[in-house]
Amino acid sequence: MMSIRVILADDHTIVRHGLSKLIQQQEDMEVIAQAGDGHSTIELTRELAPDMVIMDIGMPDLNGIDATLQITRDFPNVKVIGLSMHSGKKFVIEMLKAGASGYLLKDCALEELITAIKTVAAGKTYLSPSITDVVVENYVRHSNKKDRSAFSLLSEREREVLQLLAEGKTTKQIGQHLHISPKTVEGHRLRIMTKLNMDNVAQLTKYAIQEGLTSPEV
Amino acid sequence: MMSIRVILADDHTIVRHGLSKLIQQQEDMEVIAQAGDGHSTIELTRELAPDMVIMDIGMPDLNGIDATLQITRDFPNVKVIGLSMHSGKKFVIEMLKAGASGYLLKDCALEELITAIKTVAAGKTYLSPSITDVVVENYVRHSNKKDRSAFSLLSEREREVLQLLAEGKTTKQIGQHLHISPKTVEGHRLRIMTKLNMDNVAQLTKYAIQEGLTSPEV
DNA sequence: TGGTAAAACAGGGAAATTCCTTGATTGTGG
DNA sequence: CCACAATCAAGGAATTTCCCTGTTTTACCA
Repeated sequence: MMSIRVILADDHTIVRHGLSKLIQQQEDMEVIAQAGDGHSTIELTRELAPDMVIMDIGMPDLNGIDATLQITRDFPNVKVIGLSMHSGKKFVIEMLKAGASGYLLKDCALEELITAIKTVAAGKTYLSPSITDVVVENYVRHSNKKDRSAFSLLSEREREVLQLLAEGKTTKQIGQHLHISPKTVEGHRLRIMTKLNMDNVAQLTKYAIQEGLTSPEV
Repeated sequence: MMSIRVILADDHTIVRHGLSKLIQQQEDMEVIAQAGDGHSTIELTRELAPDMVIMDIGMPDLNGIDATLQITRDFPNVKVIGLSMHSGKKFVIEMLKAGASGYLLKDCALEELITAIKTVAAGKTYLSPSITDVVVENYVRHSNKKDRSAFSLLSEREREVLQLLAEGKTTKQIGQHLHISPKTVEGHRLRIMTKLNMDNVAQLTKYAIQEGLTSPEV
């Protein structure tokens, strides 16, 4: 039997190493690469065509949800399992909407990770038991309220710009980073502020923290 | 040679399992227990008298800093290594003040953890290279008195201005609010940024959140 | 399938803000 | 008494924001 080829994405090196060791122990699984941010995860996925990506949500540069969005769109054969310390409904829902086939909390047991990988590899969906009810609840009252979440209100590019802004980058730096004109970045920022009804970076930063696009650590 | 007996404390089960596997692989180290919060870490330490505790900072119930404080006070023979995703100076300093013999970032390499354990077991102190400079800098400026917290680094007025900035107010609004010239507010902001070695509002906002001067709620 | 909307891109130019320097005043500690 | 930090503030250069306009592409839908 072919072993399941996995890419690990988490911004904490030692967490990656630990998970890698756990997975490597299974004889039918194999960690073929590790990444510490969203963009390199996508790059590695393109190069290596893994069977699965284990994706942390909180990552610098490009968050796990948008990275998942791109991967599931560009490489439909690659499965993604979300791994996060947040049990927040928002993150679960958005991760699944982005195309993830599973969602685990970091405080789950070891066996759960293995089960999740096997389940997802078999083409099914795996959710941590502790969050299943959240998803069900959400399904029941299917988005009838107006959604203030960044993932319904903002476009992918806008979220990317917002995240970089909240990481303390200037308009110019963001432009260089994304290979677009600073003027375009300005346009994005303006649009973001209009949509969110905010008018300064402090508010945007707090919003980005609330939405999990960045962390309060400087 | 006796193997080093270690207790692992981290609120994420799967992270603990991973670290455990990594450490277990060393023939001269042994994970004798794991804990998911501060109180049980202390309890286990009392019962098992380990050589060392690897302590996460962010834990429910009782945080890693206060747990370290109690352990190093009640069991002076037990060494503690702080393990955190925060590179925030505040946490490093507080952890060391609490009596920790080492501090690692979660995004460090695997070898670093092993090196740290060996170093600390040998009675020395280990710090992640990436945070050493922070500590040194802190040491230079009166190590056992002053820290990098907003309450020792900034003046009262500066904290006031910082808070208002982080609440999304403009320089002009702050001036009106405090009955001083906007130019003076500018001066304060500049001074704050210099002191904190930051150069944009996003960073300031995050810092203010960390210091409890404002909350992430917009 | 043509029409509308949204997203992404980017330039021009006036207005506003930031950055830096300088300096007065006051209180505090060695 | 002197040095130093804190608070206040202005001038002017440099930079950024804000608003408007416009092109291109994609997406949707009637």
